[in-house]
Amino acid sequence: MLKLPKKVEYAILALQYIAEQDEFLVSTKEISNHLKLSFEFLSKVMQVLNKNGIIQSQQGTKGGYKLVLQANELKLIDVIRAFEENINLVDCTGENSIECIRLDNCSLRKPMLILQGKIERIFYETSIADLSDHSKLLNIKLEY
Amino acid sequence: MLKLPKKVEYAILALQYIAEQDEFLVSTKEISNHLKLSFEFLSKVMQVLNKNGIIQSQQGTKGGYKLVLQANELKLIDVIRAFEENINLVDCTGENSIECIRLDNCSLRKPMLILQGKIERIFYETSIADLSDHSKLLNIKLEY
DNA sequence: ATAAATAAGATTAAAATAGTCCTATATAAT
DNA sequence: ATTATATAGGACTATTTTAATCTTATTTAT
Repeated sequence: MLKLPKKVEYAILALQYIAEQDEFLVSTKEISNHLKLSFEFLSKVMQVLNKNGIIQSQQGTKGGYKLVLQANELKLIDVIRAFEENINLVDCTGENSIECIRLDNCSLRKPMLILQGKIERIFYETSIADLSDHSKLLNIKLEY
Repeated sequence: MLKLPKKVEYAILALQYIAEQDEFLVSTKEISNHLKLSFEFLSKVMQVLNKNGIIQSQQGTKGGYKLVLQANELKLIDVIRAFEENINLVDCTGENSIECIRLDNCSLRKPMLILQGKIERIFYETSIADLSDHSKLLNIKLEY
């Protein structure tokens, strides 16, 4: 429940890895070898990240990926949004809300929008670099 | 992604409904009729809530369920925990973490534990009653 | 007894997630 | 030019989770 999909987990791990390297470009093969992730699956993940401006690709021999933003500017919410427009705790906050029978006098829609806004904020406040800095992570102040 | 399962959605709706009624006991049939939820599925949900001390059941004719705590004391985290021990953003924060290859030098485990703690806190700060009180919902201060 | 309610096990259906396979395209090095 | 190595992307399959249903048993007020 409320689990991040593997594709997001792989994305975060890969972005962390790229950030740690000195190389100009890091290949999918290198990442999958080091982190023991399926090359095929990770390839798909990298393509999504590339299409959504999180990383930039260079094709061909000696090709690979590099970060577009620095690790401390790259927020988890950006990574999540590369795969899905918004976090939707319940269906009636998303696009298929037309199907919701309760819509209009739905007692869930508004409060869930507020709660998911708070969750999104947590991911907005956290950068890829922060993940390696636990003290910083714990000190972030969230005020609503 | 990060969607609450339907069983939790049904649970919240049902608990809200029970809280609104004057009756001593509210039956699954009444709830499913009013909220247009599958009777069978909702029955299962009610059984889980009963087993986990969120509601109390009375069997037989005129039977039904009542809240154990008042709506303003019943927190969303309790409802979620009735269905699953903890929120686990990634596998390596849960019980099946033994399977995780990266464990021990996992760059995800600790930060994800912190993040899911923050998410749990949001659900801890929110009661069933709060869901109907948007101004209150928005004013909750979360400090870390 | 009967009717109306919860309890619970077993099964099935549907949807989302995860993973693979295959082919095309780009590019640096030889 | 050719080759080796990389990304790009479509199609497909497998697995897991979620959702729903079916059936039978038990409880209890009338």
